[in-house]
Amino acid sequence: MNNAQVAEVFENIADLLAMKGEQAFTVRAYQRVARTISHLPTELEQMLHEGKNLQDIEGIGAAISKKITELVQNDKMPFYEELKSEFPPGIIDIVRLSGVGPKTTARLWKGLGIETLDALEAAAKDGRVAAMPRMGVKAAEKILRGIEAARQTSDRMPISRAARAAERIAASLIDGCPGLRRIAIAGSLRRYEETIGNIDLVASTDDPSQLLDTFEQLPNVTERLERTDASAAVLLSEGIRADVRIAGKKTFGSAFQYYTGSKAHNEALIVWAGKRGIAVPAPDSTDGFADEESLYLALSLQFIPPELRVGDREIEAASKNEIPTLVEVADIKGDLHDHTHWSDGRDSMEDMVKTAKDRGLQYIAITDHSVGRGIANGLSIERLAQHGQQVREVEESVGGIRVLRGTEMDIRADGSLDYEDEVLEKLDWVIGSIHSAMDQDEAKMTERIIKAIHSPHVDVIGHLTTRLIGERAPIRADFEAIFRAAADTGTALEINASPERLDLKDTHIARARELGVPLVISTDSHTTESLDNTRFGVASARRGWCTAANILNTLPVDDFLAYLKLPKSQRIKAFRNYGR
DNA sequence: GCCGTTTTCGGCCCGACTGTTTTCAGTCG
Repeated sequence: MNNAQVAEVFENIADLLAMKGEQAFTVRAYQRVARTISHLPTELEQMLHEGKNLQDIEGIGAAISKKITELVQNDKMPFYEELKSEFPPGIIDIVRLSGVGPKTTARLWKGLGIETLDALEAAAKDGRVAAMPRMGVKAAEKILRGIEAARQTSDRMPISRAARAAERIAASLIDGCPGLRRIAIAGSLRRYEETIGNIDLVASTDDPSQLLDTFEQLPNVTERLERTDASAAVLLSEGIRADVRIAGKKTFGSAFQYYTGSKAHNEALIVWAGKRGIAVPAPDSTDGFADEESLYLALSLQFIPPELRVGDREIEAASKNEIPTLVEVADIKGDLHDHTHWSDGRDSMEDMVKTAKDRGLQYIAITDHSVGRGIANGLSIERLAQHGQQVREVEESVGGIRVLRGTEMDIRADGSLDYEDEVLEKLDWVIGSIHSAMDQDEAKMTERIIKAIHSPHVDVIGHLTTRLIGERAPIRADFEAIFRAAADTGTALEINASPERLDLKDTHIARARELGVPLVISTDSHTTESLDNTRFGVASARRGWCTAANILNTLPVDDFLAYLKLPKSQRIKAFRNYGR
């Protein structure tokens, strides 16, 4: 069992214990462990294999260490099985709804006998929920919105989890198959869709049966679904299907292109070719292409990057040579949203800065939470001053990278800011973010954000919609008005690269780009490893047809610092003038 | 349940916000 799965079990335990009315501190201990595990750099299975003592990990004591060991080694934990049996199986789906916690779930269950999402939906619609004490029409509406959001992604997996699973498979196959020549992740993962229906792999090998056997025997395979001479499909313990297809060495490109999709793109490609009397070779035919570039060239098309293959306007653009040179990971010169253990990050400021430097970045902004995030150990004004002092010291001691004094500051419910102007003007980089009252109505939320945008000190709005893919619905707001306000005031908008968020999303990015809003791709890292997430944000930007010129933090350090010296009112003009 | 003792109990980041109340419970991060 892998860390993500173990973490999920501990989250479930916390929720079930809370519903039982267990002490809040006990519940919190389990929640903390779940969070710690999901951020561990090493697999627990490996740690146990190497004889590491789990109690060395903060927050894990004798009891939880034993429970983890049972779970990882036997896939079962008696305590958890026992606890689960006290509740109806569907109850976890209810407690996970946004706006519904353990107390409400327990009341719904005991008061109305509600055990499933379907039953809850019915009760919310027929007024039974609203009639309960301390509930009302708004509470019922909120529950219905939560159910809708949960259903939208139920049969697909957030890209963050699917990407981890796919990369593990590819690594295991490379390790276990000496005959393997090439393996690549295709499908919706390669196109960086935000949710993934199944994992597609394309391989070229000297020994097909060895590859397919190894694939079917991977430790996280729970079921074998299909098998032919050139393909296999399995169900993974992560709850997602994985397909591997073997391509001919000389026709790898055709197979890679075909299995990358999207379906709509491939269909449009066939239509386009058909009109010109050309045929697109089938993925397994002997007249296929060795690489994708040749395939598109043969159709008189510019190469179409996978992120653009949605079956919309990309083929026509490629035929006119109008596919721009999209932004790449290597274009990103700085990360502008990073947490350290000063607030809720896991790692020290020094480790974060060193890692950023190792990744080749020229600058990084340390943006710990503001005072309003009490639970995230947000910085008081006094601590913020010390924080700024340490930024200077770390910049000096690490050397070779500029470190900006920053904050991720709460935009309060009324649009006011968590720090006063006198505090903000001393900082190099100010992110304004929504972390509370995410359920406001559209007008109120729009006004709130635009108010923050008009602050002379807010450089960028972080993760604008606050969504968590498959978990939390986005805020309701007039995004067109927000984008226009951002462009008018010279406020940047963040493309949060955390794969749980991808916020802004592709369509928002495209519209903000059209309006000339400066965009920033940042990882929102809470650990050193997540500094590698830049690629997810870059992919979102590519899906929004962005070039490096559309992204502010592609600026080299000197240009970027000069840009920050400008008052916000002059920034849009400067941004356009870079015209790279 | 964890942790750190001034070791075997007592403390453990908590404040904003909403919808429901008419003083606060529940949720969120």
